[in-house]
Amino acid sequence: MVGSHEFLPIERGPPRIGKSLPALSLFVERLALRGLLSDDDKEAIIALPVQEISARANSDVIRPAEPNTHMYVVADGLLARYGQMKDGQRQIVALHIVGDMADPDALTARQPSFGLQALAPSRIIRIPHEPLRALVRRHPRIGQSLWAEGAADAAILSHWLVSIGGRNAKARLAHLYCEMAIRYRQAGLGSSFGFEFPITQNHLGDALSLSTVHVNRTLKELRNEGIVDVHGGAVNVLDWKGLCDVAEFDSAYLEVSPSLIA
Amino acid sequence: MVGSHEFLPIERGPPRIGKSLPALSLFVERLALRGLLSDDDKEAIIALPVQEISARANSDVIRPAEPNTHMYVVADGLLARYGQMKDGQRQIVALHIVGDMADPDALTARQPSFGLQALAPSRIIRIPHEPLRALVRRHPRIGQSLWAEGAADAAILSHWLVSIGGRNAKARLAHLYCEMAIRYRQAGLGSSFGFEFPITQNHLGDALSLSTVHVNRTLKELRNEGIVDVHGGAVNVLDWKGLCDVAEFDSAYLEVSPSLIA
DNA sequence: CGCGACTTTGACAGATGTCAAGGCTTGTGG
DNA sequence: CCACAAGCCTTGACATCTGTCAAAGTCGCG
Repeated sequence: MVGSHEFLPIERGPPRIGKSLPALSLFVERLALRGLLSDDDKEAIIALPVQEISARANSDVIRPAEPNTHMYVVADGLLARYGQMKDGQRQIVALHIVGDMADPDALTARQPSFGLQALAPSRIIRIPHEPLRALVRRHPRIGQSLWAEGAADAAILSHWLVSIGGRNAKARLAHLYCEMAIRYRQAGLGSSFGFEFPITQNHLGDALSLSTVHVNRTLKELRNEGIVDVHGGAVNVLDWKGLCDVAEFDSAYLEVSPSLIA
Repeated sequence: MVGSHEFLPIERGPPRIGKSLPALSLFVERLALRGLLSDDDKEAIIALPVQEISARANSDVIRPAEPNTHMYVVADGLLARYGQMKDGQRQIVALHIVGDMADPDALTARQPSFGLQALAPSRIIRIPHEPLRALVRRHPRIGQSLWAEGAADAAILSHWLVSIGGRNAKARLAHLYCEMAIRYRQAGLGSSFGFEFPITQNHLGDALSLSTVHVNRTLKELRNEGIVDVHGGAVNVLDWKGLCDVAEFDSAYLEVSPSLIA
């Protein structure tokens, strides 16, 4: 399925230093979840040069195959990392919500990463790779937190692969809803009863490897069975256990483990 | 598709110290590829307590959902990391060849990882997590190498997701052959003309999310078109460019980048 | 109030799965 | 060295899930 797609200029605010950006504290909080950070570590992060940008729905923050020089942290909205075939077919490989780092692995790779697109109006902070790498050199614990963040991202990726490879349309959709419910809850937004999830059926198809039409049919099934009810960018979970059963969902892979290394 | 599956006891050699194991040098070499390691770093790795084990074809080294306490490095053979549904359907999420670390992310996660199965007779070295974590604490550069290794693994994972999500059977199979050709070449085994790849059509199906029958049909197509010729666990690439075209293959994601951090 | 984007539905098509059977290879034991 | 067994490969017929196409309905925003 070919998603609609624009290359919009990104609206960039003026560069600002870290202290002025409450959004940067999101980054600190996230890293602190993944490993022990000293006050010194945290201050060093806050001192990073960052920029906040806004992206409209359906605009690309990083185009596919474009070399990428920044790390992105979602301050608000919903972003997708995706690959694309020549015929325009896309596959979303990750969804990033508030607090997530988009493509944490990019720091260690020289190769262009995947495209990064805003699926809903979003605000993103942007940190150049170089100062971040320098920071890691001086503060190994920050590196370990970034490593753990990358590993958590990879765990989700593995489960997407299992889902797309092994589940039918209904179970796949259910599994994604289960995962996002937990992740939104962890981000302090929503619960197992419901959450805001501003994604179109078209983009859901790109994530689940289903056509838009089939997403719609499958959604209808889940609705008719009284399991979930979706409208206006919000997911209402009517039967959490039923949803988990359909999905064969086990949330263990999403649990944030306290640091094992530092 | 449900693969045949056994839970065989693993044949374990007596514990031996690092120095006696040439296989451990594989681990050092791999990490040195990913980041700068000092002699001191390298000696510390060599001093790790390790064990070498053998696994028969179709035997599990780690069972799915079993907590895992060791890191594995493939010394010889072919291993698969996989997830499994209740109905027995499995999805291989990674193939590991000589020199690969199976599940580099396990170090930072407390959750049980995926199952790990030998697809062909294999030898594997086994390093307990705890001493490895302690090593990382004292040698941050080793941690950075492990991080980079995990990121490389995740890059492959992302491309598998794109492949399974976005390509048809023929392109999927071709893409896997392209990837494995490069990876075997990097490991010093084989080339774009051919390589040993001891995997059954059944397991290929588990990796590509195709039925065994369809793998067979698709293989026949590639053979009839004079692109590849597979028998006896060896892949002969007759038309590398043709193979890459069918797969829309771009090897960039497999390139080993010299350390960006240290 | 009208346009564009998104959702919903039906009819039909195509890729891939399932089932079943037979042939081939390889390793092992007599 | 032969014969058997087990696993693996190959093929055909048929079933099913999901995709494609086309059109109408709905919603939100300028």
